[in-house]
Parts: sequence; structure tokens; C-alpha cells
Amino acid sequence: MKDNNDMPGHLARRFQQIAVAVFLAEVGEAGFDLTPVQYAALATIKANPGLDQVTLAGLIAYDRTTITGVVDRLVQKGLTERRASSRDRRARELEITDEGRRVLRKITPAVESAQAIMLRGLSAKEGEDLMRLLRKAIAAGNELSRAPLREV
Amino acid sequence: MKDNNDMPGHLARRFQQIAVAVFLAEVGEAGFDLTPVQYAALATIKANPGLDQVTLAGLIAYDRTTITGVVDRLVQKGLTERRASSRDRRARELEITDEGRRVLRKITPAVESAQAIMLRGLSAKEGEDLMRLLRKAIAAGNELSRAPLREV
DNA sequence: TACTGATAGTCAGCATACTGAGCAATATCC
DNA sequence: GGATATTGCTCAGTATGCTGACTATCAGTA
Repeated sequence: MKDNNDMPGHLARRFQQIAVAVFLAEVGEAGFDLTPVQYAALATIKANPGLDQVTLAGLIAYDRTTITGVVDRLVQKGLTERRASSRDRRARELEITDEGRRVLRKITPAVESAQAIMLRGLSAKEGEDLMRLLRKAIAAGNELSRAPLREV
Repeated sequence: MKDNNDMPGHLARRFQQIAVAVFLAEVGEAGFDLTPVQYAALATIKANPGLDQVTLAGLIAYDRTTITGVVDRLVQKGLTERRASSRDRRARELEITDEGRRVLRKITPAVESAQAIMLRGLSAKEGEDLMRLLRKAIAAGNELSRAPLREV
């Protein structure tokens, strides 16, 4: 029987589990209440003002049914505005608020610290290698999930 | 602004997302309805007959509140038996059923195929490297999640 | 222009994961 | 032996992620 430690799927789950825990701990200690998912969405909204939800989902590889709830929570926290698009009445245009910008700025050190802690068992070179290999595996498997990455 | 692709947390989430999708696709095509989480639990129950839920959770690094539902579903599918322990009346002893054993045996090719597909963008050596680096990062971060791995 | 197909978003339902609380039973310590 | 702490499990609540279905709208075409 294959050991769990020989299963990339198991390792993937475990690494992600630790990554989320570290993120929440660092961000929480800094006094903020934002999940990794919400952070990525907020940062992407800031970088792409006025984008719609499907585009946002594609940029961070979230399912379109997931993005609805994430944006709900960002709006509820006052970090994002959602308004109907004038060009396409099906679409919602997303915009970061001043408060969202402020939170994003203040939270950055905690986020970067979290990224470092996730890799604390690795040397700098090993960390680079790990990220490179993950990127490569992810690129090859992009179309295999329901929510592939879609560059604009 | 750091790119998502420079964030180990983002890469972790994405790789795990693909891993789950691949697992479900392969196992589904083989005619089975079992999640990665349920598979790991079932395999661990088979390898450790009579273990209790907390021990099971520790062996695969699941939260104890998560394991309750996972075992519920394994029992409901007839793959696992849960009975009160005679030595400790708080504990539940878990046992795989004959049907569970049968499913586990039949499902193995699909599971192994899934593990290969997750790494299909990488050479054999790169796949080994990725797993080694993940194991190392995970070992260093084991205590950082609420559900660390606990060897018996 | 009417029809057809595709697209944006939402919703219900299910399965992880987690926080925090609580119950029952066991272990430990005085 | 009895108070106290710990442990095994469960539950309620919240947040991803997904499947599948549905509405509203848009785009292309006959």
C-alpha cells in the first residue's frame, strides 16, 4: 500500500491546510479579519477596477458560484462595491472602496510574513524550486478543474 | 504588488483544487463515488483496524470535527462500521466492512492514475522533487494547523 | 426581426475545514 | 475518594468549493 506521503494529492491537501492556517493566524494577529480567498479577490479587484465577477473568478481560478459568496462578504465588510454594469445588464462591476484600499495596504506585511512562514522549513532555493514545480504542475492541470485560470 | 504566482499560499490552493478535481474525475470514471478525503480515511481504517476517531484524524491530519461527518458518510455507504469501544465508552471503534475492502481494492488503479495525472506536467524527477519539498515544508509546519499529523 | 445559443449571475444542495461550545467519560492529583 | 483536568465526540455556525439548475440578458443568425 502506498503511503500517504507518496500521494501528491494528500501532500497538496496538507500543504494547503497549513497555508490557510498560517495566513489566518498572521492576518488575525495583525488585527484583520480576512480569509486568503477574500484577500486574493480584493487584491485582484483593486488591480482591475470595474471588472465583472466572471473575470474576477477567472483571474484567481475560483468557481463562479463561489465568487458570489466571496464578493457578498467583501461588500458586507465595506471593502468592495458591487453595481450593475451599464454595458451589460447581466454583469456586476466590482470596485474597491477606500476602506478596502486601506485594509489591503495595512495587511500586506502580515500576508508576506505568512507566505514566508509557509516555507520556513525550506532554504531560499528550495522555496523557489517548490514554487516553480507547483507552477509547472498547475499550468499542466489548469483545464482539469471546473475553475481554470483565465488571463484577460 | 506581488503576483499570485509568487504566493505559495495561492499555489497551494490551486494545486489542491486540481488534485481534487482529478481524483474525482478518475474515481468517477471508474464507477465509484468516493472523495479523496473519504478514500484516505477508509484506507487508514483498513490499515488500523479498531482505531478510534481521534487517532484516525491524527493519522491523516483531519480536524476532529471534520472526521465525524466523513465517518458518517463512510458508514452510510456501508464501507465502515462504527461501534462503541468497550475499553473507553467515549470512543468509537472503526472497522472496514467487506464492501469497504472490495471498493478499496477496485478503486486503487483509479487513485494511482489520478496521482499520476496531477503530476503530468512534470518529469519523474521533478515529481519526486515536488513531493520531497512538499513533505519538508509540511513537516516544518505540522503544528501550525489545528489538525496536525499525529503518528501513533 | 424572431430564433437559437451562449453568457453573467444566483440558488439549492452536498462535502470539506475550521471556531467555539458542550456533554460524557476517563485520568490525575490532593 | 473526591475535586479537577483532560479527552473523545458531537453540534451549531461560518467559509470555501463543487454540481446542476435556473433566470435574465446578450449575441449571432436565418
